[in-house]
Amino acid sequence: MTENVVTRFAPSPTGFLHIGGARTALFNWLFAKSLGGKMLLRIEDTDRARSTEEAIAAILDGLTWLGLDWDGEPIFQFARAARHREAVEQMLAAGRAYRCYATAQELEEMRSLAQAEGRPPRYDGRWRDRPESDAPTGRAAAIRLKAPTEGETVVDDLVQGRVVIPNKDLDDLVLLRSDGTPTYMLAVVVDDHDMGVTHVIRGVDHLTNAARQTQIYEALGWAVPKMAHIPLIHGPDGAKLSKRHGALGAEAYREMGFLPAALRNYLARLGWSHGDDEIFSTEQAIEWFDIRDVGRSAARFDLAKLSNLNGHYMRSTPDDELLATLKASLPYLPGGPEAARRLDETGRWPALATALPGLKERAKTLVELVDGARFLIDARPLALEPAAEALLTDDARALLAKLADRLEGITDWSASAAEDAVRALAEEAGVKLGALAQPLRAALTGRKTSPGIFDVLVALGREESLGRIRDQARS
RNA sequence: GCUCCCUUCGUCUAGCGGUCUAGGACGUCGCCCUCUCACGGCGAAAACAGGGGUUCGAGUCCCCUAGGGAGCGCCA
Repeated sequence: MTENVVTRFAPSPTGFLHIGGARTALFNWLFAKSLGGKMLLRIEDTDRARSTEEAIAAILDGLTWLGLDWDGEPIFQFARAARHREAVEQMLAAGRAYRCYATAQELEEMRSLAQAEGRPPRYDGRWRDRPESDAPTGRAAAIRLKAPTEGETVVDDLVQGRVVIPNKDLDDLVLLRSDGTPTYMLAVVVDDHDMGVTHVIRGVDHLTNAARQTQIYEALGWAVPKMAHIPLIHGPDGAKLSKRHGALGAEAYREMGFLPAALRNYLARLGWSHGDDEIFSTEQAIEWFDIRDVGRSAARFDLAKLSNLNGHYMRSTPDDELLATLKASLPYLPGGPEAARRLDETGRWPALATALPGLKERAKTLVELVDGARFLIDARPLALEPAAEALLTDDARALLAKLADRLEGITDWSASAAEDAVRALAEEAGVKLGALAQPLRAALTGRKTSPGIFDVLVALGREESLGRIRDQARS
């Protein structure tokens, strides 16, 4: 296709893989796949205080669950500190960086002064041209980039277009802290370069960083990779996504019973489009994906649409496959482990398989699927929901008694045989089918709603069905 | 405050100067199907932020205003 495309997803392991990060990863992944390239993974763990092993595990787990794989082993940024320092030496030698001895207090004063004068807070370059002989003894220096003070820095962005930032608004950023550790800004540039990254795809919150990093690339004499800054995801209220909305980790979506394929589809469609196509496979997304079709405005996260999409994916998943997915997901779903245990005990897994077609049509998530299967999981005597209780009037219970007798006589326990029996009884009793079907549903499932009642009869089986009906019948 | 970005139905979006009396999807409402709930089918309400230009012609190009967002650390 083109040259060897290399993208990277570079999360900092200070928390879970949130939904915005997941989408960034997805776009990097789709972009790389669509061009036959690679997506690398880099863990930006230079913030030693906030980086944790758990976060690293959560991110890898989240990506894996979402079905987003990366090429090669993850690269840990902190481990490359020596190489980062090496790059700084190069800039120092070339006169593109300098030692700065300003204290934290001085910096603070600079900021407040700038603020008071209505200027953007930034470093004033006081050590930029001072001779090394002025260096105070016994104080370690930070190394700053000698950034251009005039002109402008241009970021030719694949999504944002040509973004021009006046250099006077960009100050001499710190490359190496006074304790000798590299800053994020430096590390990103060196790592992307060394990793052979050709396309940097990340959130727009990094747009200004792109300009700063461009200056570092130039100071190092390296080619700047192509950039694509994608818009952020907002909450339903248009504000920054918070935990209240959906800024949750990928694992939270797993716990809510969403399918990875559905989430991928939803996330891809958020900010990117291929005409009017709404539902498409990952293969299609790879085929269609073009970074130029990514919009520039932030999109709001809509759980209702995700749910709808997930429902679609559940319905179109073959039963055996969905059952396997459900089984594998049960440990993560609320009440899932308990449900699995009960199904094991009662041996009703086959019953669940039988009921699945009717169940999946009524569920938007795996959680709802489990809830719908409640009647298969619960044991006799069934607890009745109030609405179900209300359906079981004296007349209804009397009818159920007769029905039990009729059903007893059925030799081949099938949906059609059961339907014949129920319809015949309703007709003889002079009531509408619903007048009999609804009490039957209440007796069989303890609820007012369920899959088709004849299917329920079949899933439950003859013995259990008759037992449940007799439990509620009265003559 | 300064810099940059954004603005089509409630939401995600199509639209790349005329084919737009603005299309699709989710959501909402109604009808049909029907043993319930769903699914499915049919239908309805619903948007070019405002104002100036450019042009024979603007949702599409330019400017201004308003609103929203992001960034301005020896955090990442």
